[in-house]
Amino acid sequence: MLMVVAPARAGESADRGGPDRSTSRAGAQALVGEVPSGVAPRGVVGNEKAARWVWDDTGRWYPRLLADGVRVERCLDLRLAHRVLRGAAATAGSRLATAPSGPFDVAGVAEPEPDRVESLFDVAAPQSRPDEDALLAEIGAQDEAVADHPRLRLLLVAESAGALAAAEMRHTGLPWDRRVHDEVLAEQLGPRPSGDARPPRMAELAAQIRAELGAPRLNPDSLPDVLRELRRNGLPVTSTSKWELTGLDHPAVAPLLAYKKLSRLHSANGWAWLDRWVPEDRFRPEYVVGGVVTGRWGSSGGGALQLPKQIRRAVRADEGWCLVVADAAQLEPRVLAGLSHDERMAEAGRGRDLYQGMVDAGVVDSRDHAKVGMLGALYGGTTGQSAAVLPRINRAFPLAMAHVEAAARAGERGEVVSTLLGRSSPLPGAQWNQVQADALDDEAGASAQSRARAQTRAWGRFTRNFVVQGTAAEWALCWIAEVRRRLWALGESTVAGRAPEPFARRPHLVYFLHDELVVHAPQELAEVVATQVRDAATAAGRLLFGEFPIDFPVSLASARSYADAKD
DNA sequence: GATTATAGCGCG
DNA sequence: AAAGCGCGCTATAATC
Repeated sequence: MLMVVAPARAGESADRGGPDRSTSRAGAQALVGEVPSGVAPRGVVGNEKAARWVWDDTGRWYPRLLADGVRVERCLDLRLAHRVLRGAAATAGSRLATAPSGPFDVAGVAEPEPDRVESLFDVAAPQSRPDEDALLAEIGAQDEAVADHPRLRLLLVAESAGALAAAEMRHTGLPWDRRVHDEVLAEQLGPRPSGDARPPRMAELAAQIRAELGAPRLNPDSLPDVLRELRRNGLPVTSTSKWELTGLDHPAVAPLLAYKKLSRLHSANGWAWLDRWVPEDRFRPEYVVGGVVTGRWGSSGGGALQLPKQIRRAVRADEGWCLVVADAAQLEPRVLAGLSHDERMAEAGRGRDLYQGMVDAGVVDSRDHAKVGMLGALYGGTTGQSAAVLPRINRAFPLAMAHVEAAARAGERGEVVSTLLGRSSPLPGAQWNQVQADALDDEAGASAQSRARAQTRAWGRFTRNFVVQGTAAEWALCWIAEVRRRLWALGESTVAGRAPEPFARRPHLVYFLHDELVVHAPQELAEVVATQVRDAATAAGRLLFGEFPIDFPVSLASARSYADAKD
């Protein structure tokens, strides 16, 4: 059964109590109810197991339900689904994809606005808030579009499940110990300075840099000035980047590198960050589901997907609880093996580290070579060590290599490529076509032609990686959906943590990073949670690759702090 | 003075 | 040896 959640019709009272109507348009039995101020429609809560909630935007509705302690088991996020279907090659001819842009094509992320403002907002932007009829029409159009595409249907459901998980993670927040974070900062930077003064350790390094470069007034934060002074001191650098500086023989180099490291910590995750993003020992970033072209999640606010290892000590479970940290090992190569049905590659990863398996099979002579070579294959590397190893990988895993090569060539031709479940790559932009056209002109010089060639290859590297990264993102969506479902099924513990309802006594997801996830769980449940997370990975592999024998092993550890579980 | 662009570095 | 994919964020430079 579908529960369609729509705003009230004009003139209808918000507190009438729904659901009040059932309809059978769109081939589905649908109940249409209003969700006033976070209260679930009457009748829905008791029936939540069977229902799939359908709404325009999970981020719009679900936070209010969670605030009332209501968890939704399944949903369909029409806005996310719409975006996938509008871009998918498989549905390009559908009514949905060929229609002019409508209320589901809203760019950007809808703000979860306070209830009181909603009517004002609707007046200001009626287009961006589909009404009940628009919702039902959209359901019909989507149903029609995916009628012959079961894998796309799976993608829509997985994406929607991801949206639920994302909202729940924001609701509970990542447990964070401000005191530990401050300790880390003080260890590295010295005590917190007042105002916007440089922290003590950075100030010392700045003085050292100035002395070694003979530049008493140099601001080490100014890249052009630093570059100029380095060159004045005879160093053959063209930038101030870390890799160019590393290894240079000059007494200013070490303090400069140390300064840059500390400066990064201070500006990106220092005290200002802590005060802004971690009030009351919980970090609540916004996860942007499908925010990356490939289907990976993005994030907004606080740099949630770039938490430096330095500060992960501050991620700490509540008293009596632990963090179960899971990492999918060599996810992208395994996904490629599955995509291309390369059994030899799958065999290399069976029951062991895939890179080690390549060494064991005599493909390469060290794990490091295996890794750098495989990354070169996935990203389109053409130089250095990875290029040197590529021929061996090509010989060992011809099906896998042919798969990414085909994706690269399609991109070079300006064509669209698609993931396993059917998410398609964007077409290159107008500027790309312009550069290509310029190169074909009779008057075109060598530089225009080489520019076009470089651009062609760059797009090929993008599409090459798209199919693998995008399918890996689909695996990860299935994994997180499966974990979420299994965790809830474990039921309540006797040990309450500080997470808000409905998760106070239940293990719950708190962090997700492409191929890694973190569960906050009562200590007593650590083992059973780990088992569920591992089994969920296997289930995700089955869902995507059926009986093809590719493993998805997960490294698992539990500890009080994220850092301890990672190392 | 307010904006947009760039370099650099963090993560996978 | 650090280059091949995808991001977000910050401080500074460049531009209006």
